[in-house]
Amino acid sequence: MGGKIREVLSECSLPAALEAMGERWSFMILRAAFNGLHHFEEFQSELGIARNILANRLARLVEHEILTREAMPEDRRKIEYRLTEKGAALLPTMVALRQWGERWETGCPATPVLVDARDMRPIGPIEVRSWDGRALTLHDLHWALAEDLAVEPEMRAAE
Amino acid sequence: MGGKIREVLSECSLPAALEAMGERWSFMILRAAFNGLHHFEEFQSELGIARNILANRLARLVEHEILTREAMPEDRRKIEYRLTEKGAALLPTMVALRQWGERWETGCPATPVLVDARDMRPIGPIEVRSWDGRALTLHDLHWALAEDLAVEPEMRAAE
DNA sequence: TAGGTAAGTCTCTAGTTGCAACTAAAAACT
DNA sequence: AGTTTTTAGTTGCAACTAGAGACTTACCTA
Repeated sequence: MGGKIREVLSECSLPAALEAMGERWSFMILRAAFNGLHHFEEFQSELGIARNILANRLARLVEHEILTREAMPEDRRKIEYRLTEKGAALLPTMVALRQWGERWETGCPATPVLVDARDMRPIGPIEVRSWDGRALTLHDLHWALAEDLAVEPEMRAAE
Repeated sequence: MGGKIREVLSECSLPAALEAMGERWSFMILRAAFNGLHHFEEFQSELGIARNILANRLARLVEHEILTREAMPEDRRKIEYRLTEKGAALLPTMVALRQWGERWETGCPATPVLVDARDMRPIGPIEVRSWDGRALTLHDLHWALAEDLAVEPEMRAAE
């Protein structure tokens, strides 16, 4: 069984995700975008990244449809970079990585804090959960081949 | 306010997390470790990574206490790499990234599938949630400075 | 039209990646 | 005991990538 698992490891979607987001500055640029930065010079002065690398990474993120690139109508020198739906979908990943850094590297809550706008209270920890919302640890989990699944997930979800 | 946010962006723990996990192969090695690989040659043949890079990355992960490195007692050539608690804590991040890749890059569920061992059903999507478990989207969120928080979170949590 | 600004591009240096061949040490065979 | 195999690396070298900073191009403002 362990052998079978090993044979199919390379079919995982992780390499595909890393193709888009695996470069050194990609997550930092993405976080800046989440924080409301939209222009080249903003990213550059905020992150302190070399201009050529920034240009290259922005182009790459646009190519992967994580950001859109659009010239502003009132000043056509200005290019606005905006998160797409696909880019916004990286929020849980980014928050998970940030929370891990807080807990295990810096040891203290990062600024700015991400809060629920409704009550201005900090969000909870990102966790792996079962289909019905129970939090799961590594010990509760199994790596299964498609043919070993208990049921078709969509059928049960519709119950 | 947006200006103030910008000034403190660099204090985020994301750079610290990326220091440990930002290298090209780090997540792939980590995923292999989550899948039960423990030895140099296993990582090498599974991932197809160059030997010098693998040696360097493993050393780096050990240095950051994400993996432990220990010679096996019955065959002291064999070095066993194992996830630490800190390493295991990267599971939500890795799963989030993988799920994103499934949804937005490959378009199909990856093999092997991560399931709840209790019922062998696939885990749910990784989401950002409020302190009391409501799922939040980007529109429900705010980036707040520490001084803008509604209450001390521990005090409310104890209610 | 002069001057400034936004978003790059170019150049050159320094560091990183990857392949292949080599080494070191422990175990296994003969 | 000596040779071979296995495991986990290291070394040397070519190709690629990152980084600092000057330069360019298009556009806006006075």
